[in-house]
Amino acid sequence: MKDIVVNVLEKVLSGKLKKGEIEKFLEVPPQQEMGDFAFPCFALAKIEKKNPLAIATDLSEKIRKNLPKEISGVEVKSAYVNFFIDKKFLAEKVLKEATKKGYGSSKEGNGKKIVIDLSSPNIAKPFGIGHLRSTIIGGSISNIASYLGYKTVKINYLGDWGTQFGKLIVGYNNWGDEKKLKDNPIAHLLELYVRANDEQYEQAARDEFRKLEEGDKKNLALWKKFRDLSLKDFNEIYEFLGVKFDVISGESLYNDKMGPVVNKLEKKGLLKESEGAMVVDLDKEGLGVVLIKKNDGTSLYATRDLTAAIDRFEKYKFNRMIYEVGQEQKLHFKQVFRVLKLLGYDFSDDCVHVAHGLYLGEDGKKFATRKGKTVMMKEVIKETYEIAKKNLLSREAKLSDLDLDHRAHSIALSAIIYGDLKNYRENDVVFDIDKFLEFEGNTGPYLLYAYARASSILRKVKSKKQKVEIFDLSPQETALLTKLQNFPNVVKSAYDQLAPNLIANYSYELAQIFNEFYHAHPVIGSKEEAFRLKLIDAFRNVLKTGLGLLGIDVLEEM
RNA sequence: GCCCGCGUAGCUCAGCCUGGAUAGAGCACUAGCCUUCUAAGUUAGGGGUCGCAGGUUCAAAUCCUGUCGUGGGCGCCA
Repeated sequence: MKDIVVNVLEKVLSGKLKKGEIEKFLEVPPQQEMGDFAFPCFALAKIEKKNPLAIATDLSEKIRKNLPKEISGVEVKSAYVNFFIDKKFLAEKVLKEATKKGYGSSKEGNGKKIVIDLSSPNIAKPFGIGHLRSTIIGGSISNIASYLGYKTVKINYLGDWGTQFGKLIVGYNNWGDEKKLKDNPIAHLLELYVRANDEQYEQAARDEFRKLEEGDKKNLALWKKFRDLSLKDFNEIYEFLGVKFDVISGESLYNDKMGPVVNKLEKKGLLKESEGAMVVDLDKEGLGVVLIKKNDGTSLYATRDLTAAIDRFEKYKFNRMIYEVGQEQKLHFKQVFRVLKLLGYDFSDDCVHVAHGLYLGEDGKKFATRKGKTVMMKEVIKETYEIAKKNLLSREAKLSDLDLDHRAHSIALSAIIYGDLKNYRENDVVFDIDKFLEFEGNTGPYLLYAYARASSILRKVKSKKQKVEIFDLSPQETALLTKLQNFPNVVKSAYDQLAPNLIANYSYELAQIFNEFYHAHPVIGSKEEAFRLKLIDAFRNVLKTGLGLLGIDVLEEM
């Protein structure tokens, strides 16, 4: 579509601008009345030292003489040449392409592998809102990459090692309660952690962690117990979200594999002693100091991440590795990537930290688990599900329990996933539970509803085989076609920018346009029935695909 | 103190990468639309000096500099 316009312009400009430049300048006008494409003449005016309006007028006249059949007209408006694509041509093209399965997919990633580190909650702590973001965003990025042909490996890298386990063990040894642990493991573990997270237990905690790292049987058994209980709890959330991982790993995996890495750092002369600890000094590069070993010899976060990165590269030979982790860890990843590079691992150039912003409390500040201040994701999910169920029942639908559960689940899921993904991932968001419970307006359920209504029309059609005839298009029909046409570009941008919100925003706009169409035109029984049915079919296909890339399942009825 | 974000309508956010035509949504508020394909919908309306000040440009919410406000990070947490 765009190339038709570019070609005409290239011909008419006779070498004044290169093809790539023309393509770069060409834009989509803000209003439908301004056509489908617009070429601004300011840049050309500068080169030619002429009045831009005169250039636009001159250009448009030349174009009219060379008008291809796919373009129905050109107009000049304030130094822009506006192109109008022939509506019939547009309709035929879009209906043909957008109804296909796999519309917008590509082969650009064929033969390439991407490792994605996502979710990665900490054991013995509640699954927080931050991990939810990582799970949702990482999952969506993985979907998008797969759609473009990349092979993806999703790794859930659990925070299952570190000094916090020393604290937990101290807490358990002092105040552990088996009954509480059985009834509500996460809550009790959190309680123990918060209680032991006090200066007076600092040394005891570090001792217990050192024992754990040295392989103390009793501590190891406790650690395993905490890990199993937590994982069981997390799995309920993953099941609800419909997220599956290719690998469930964790920092503990590298407990006995860090030696070689530390040795290599030493051999390269990167390691130095500082205040009793071993560090890599990146201060000169403005990246501060990376702690490799504490003064008691135990490992740290960075040590384990370095080891894990090397291990993953050897195992997967990835073309790219994405860490979907909160933005507060920006410095940490910069440090890790830099140290890898210094060690001679060039794959560090293919590692990227896809940061997400923080969810802030009502006070505008970060939630801190350390102070026991957190949002329990499980509760939020549960509540959203219950509200969805209540709403369904109030609409006097006679549903079987199975159907009710299925619909409530999809609706709640869409509210939660879309509620997160509609925001640009790197910006902070104020957490408000009501946002997830809101089903009207710019929300997931709005999208599902538009889809369900479209499906409903198709379901009610009796005779389906009519020849598609295209009459004059209404503004709503044109808008829908134009929007559908743009889907492949959106998918591509979403991947290039690793920004699923582009697909979320697009889906919302698409649903809005559909709703306008729905209200403006009767479908069944109209003389345009065949065309409109096909248009609805295309809409359903695109919306379903887009939502699928976000991780949302559609409902045929709701 | 140093480093990195953010500041757009009463509230919550898009738009900024890649500068262009009257700055968009949702919520809330006001007034309409269900004897026709699902009203979780739709139509219309009020509401903005895009934090502030400079700069670059034919053109700045968008790029650059400064400044104020705010959040995050900065050696023995992850």
